[in-house]
Amino acid sequence: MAAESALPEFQSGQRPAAKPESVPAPAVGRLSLYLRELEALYRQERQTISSRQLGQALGLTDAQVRKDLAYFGQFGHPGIGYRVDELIARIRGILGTDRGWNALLVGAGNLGRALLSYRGFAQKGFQVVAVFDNDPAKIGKPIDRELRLEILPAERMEQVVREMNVQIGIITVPADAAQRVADDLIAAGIKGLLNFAPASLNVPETVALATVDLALCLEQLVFRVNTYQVAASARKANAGS
Amino acid sequence: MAAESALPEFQSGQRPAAKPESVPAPAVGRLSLYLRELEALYRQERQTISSRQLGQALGLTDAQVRKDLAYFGQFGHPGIGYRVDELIARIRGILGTDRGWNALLVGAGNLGRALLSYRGFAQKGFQVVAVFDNDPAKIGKPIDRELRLEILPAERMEQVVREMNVQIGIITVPADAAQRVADDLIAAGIKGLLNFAPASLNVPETVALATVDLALCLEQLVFRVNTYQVAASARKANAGS
DNA sequence: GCTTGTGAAACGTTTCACAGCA
DNA sequence: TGCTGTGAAACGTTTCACAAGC
Repeated sequence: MAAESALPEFQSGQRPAAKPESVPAPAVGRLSLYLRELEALYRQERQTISSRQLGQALGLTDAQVRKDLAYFGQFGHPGIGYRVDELIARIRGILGTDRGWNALLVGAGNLGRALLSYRGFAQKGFQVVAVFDNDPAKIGKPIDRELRLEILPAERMEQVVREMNVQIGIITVPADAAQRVADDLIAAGIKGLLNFAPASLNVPETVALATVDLALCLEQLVFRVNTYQVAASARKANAGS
Repeated sequence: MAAESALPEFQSGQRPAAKPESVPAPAVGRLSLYLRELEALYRQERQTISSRQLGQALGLTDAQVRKDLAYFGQFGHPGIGYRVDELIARIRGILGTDRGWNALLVGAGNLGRALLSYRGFAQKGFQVVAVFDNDPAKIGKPIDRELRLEILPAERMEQVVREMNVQIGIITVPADAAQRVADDLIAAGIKGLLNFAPASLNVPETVALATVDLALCLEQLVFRVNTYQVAASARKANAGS
C-alpha cells in the first residue's frame, strides 16, 4: 500500500574512510527521505508527526524511523512525536545542507544544461558557480538567458576550484571522458563527485563519489516489472487450480 | 582504491509481490553494474574475465561477484572465468533488456526534454513513443527538430498506453503534480514508473516504482564529503599525538 | 597453476517488545 | 493513553574457505 521508492542514491564500493560512529549507509539514505517528507508536511503547516505516521508515508515501519533517527541523537518527544520544524533543522544539520555548497558542472550537453536550470539544487543550498566543456565552439557562450554563467575551458578548472572554494563536481560528459574529467577535478582539489556518465569511476578514498546512471535505473525498473508480472500470473495459476 | 558508485537506483518500500526465488535486491542492482562493465570490456574486445577482475573494477570482492551471478545460474567456466559475450547475453536476459520496451514521458520541461535526447535509453532498448504535458501552450509542438514526437494532452494517455503497448512511464513533472500523474498512468495500465519528481509516490503492489531525486543525491554526497573530511582531520590529529 | 560454485560462518540491518516518560 | 528510545532477537547479506573442474 504505502509506496516507496527513492533510495535515489549512490553507493560507494570503497570502504568509508573511517567509522564516524558506524551509522548504516541505508539509514543515511532514509534520512533524506524523511527530510523530503517533513518539508512537505511543513508546507502543509503540520506541527508534529509520529514515527508511525512518517514511516507509513514512506512504506517503512515505525521502529525503523525511530532507530534511524536515534543514530544521530534524541529528537523526539514521548507521547507527542517529533516536531516537524525541529526535526527538519536537525536533519539538515546532520546531512550538511544547513550550509551552502559551491558546485561546478563539467559537460554542457543536454543533461548538463537541464541540471543547471533545475531549481531543486538551489533550494537545498547548492550553487553551481561554473560550467566547463572542452568543445571550442561552446567556450565563452552563455548557458542561457537567465544564468549569467559562461562556459569555460577545462584548463581553468583548478583555478576556479581554488578561488571559489568549490567542493562538489557534477560530471555530465560522455562515458569515455568521465574518468579523465574526474581525475582532473580531483587534482584540482574537489571533494565530492556526482557522476552522470554511465561508467564506474576510480577515485581515492578521500573523495566521495555518487553515480547516477539513468539507463541503469530503467533497467532495474524493467527487472521488477517482469518480476511482478511473473508473480501475478503465478497467483492467477494458483487461483485457478 | 577501486572506486565504485552507482547503485543508481531506487528502492521500493513495498514488499515484492512474491518471492521469485528470493534474490537479494542489492544483487540485482549489482547485476546492472556488471553488465555496464562487461559492455565496456566487450568494446575493448576482451574475451573472458574472472570474478576477481570484474569485482576489482567495481570495488567488490570476487566472492560477491560469483554469489550474485550464482543466484541466476551457472555462467562461469572453472579455470577460465566468464566469457564476456556470453555473460552479457545472460544478464540482459535476466534483467529483461534483451527485449524492446516502449516508454512514455510526462512533463516536457528541461529535464524531460534532456532525457528525450539521451541516447543511453535507446541503446538499452527503451523507446519513448509519446510525450505528454498539460501546458496548453506546449501541446501540439514538436519536441525538437530531430525527434518527430509532438507533445500530447494528458487526456490521450490511456489511449496511447493501450494502443502502443506502453509499459513504462517516466515522470518529469513538478513534485505537486507527480502523484496525480502516477495515478493517471496506473489507471491507464502502465506497469512501471521512473519518477524524477522529488516526492514519495503511492502505487499499488503490482506497479514497479523507482524514484530518482537529483537534489537528494547531492545531499547524500555532501554527507559523505563531510564524513570523509571529519575522518581525515581525525587521522591528522592522531598522527600528531 | 588458475578458476568457479557453494555451504557455513561472520557480519550488518531490521524488527520486536518493552521500560520510561508526557 | 500515546509516544519515544533501545536492548535483544530475528532476519538478510557478505565473506570465508574449500571441493571440484579446467
